[in-house]
Amino acid sequence: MLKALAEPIRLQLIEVLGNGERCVCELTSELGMAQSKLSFHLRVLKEAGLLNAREEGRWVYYSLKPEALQELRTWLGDLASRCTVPASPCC
Amino acid sequence: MLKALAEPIRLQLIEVLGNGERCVCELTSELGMAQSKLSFHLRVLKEAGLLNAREEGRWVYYSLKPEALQELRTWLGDLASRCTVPASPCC
DNA sequence: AGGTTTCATCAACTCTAGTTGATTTATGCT
DNA sequence: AGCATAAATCAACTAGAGTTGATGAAACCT
Repeated sequence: MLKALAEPIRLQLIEVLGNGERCVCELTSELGMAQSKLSFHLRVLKEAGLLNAREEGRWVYYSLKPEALQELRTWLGDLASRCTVPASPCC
Repeated sequence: MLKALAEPIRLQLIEVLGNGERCVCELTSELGMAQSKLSFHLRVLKEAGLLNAREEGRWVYYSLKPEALQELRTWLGDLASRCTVPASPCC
C-alpha cells in the first residue's frame, strides 16, 4: 500500500482524487499524460486497496478509499507514540 | 518521504525503531543483514527526514522522528476528509 | 452493422533503486 | 604505534518498476 503511494505520478493522482471522484478521461486531460500510463498507475493504486472504481456506461469513475487512508494514519500514530521510549545502551 | 517508507527492509527498520532508539550493530544482528545494506537503507530514511542519528563514540544510534510521522498523519487525515465530496459527471 | 469513444492490457524497452563485496574513515583498546 | 571494531561509502552488477506505442474489449451512437 505504501509502495503504491510512493510514486510522483500516483501522488498527483491521489491529490486530485483528494478533491473527490474523477473519471479517467478527466484525469487524462487534467494531468496531460498518456492514457496507458494513467491506466497503469490507477491499477496499482486500485490493487493496493487505495481506490474505488465505479463503472457507468463506458466511463469509469475513481475515488479514494477513506478507510485505507485511515488505516495508514492509525499505524503512523502508533509508531509516533511508541518510538520515544528510552534507549538501552548496546554492545 | 513516502518513497523512503515504501520498501520492505526499511519498513522492518521503522517497525524496530518504533520500539525506540537502536544502534547500527544492534540492527545488523537483529535483522541479520549485510552492514552495507543496512547502512544504505538507514541513509535513505535519514535523508527523507524520518530518522535521527545520535553518534556516541564509534557507535551511532538511530531513532524515529515523531514529527515526520505526524506530518504524514496530518496529510492523510486531510485527504480522507476531503475525498468524499460528491462527483460532477464528466464529459 | 459499422464506426467511434473509453478504458484496459500487452510486449519490448529504459531506467531507477537495491544488492554485493571491497575499501575507507574514525574511534577505541592494549 | 599497531590492531580491532563500528559505520559509511564506492563501483559494478542485478532486478524490478515505469514508459511507450500498439492492440483489444466493451459500451454507445447513427
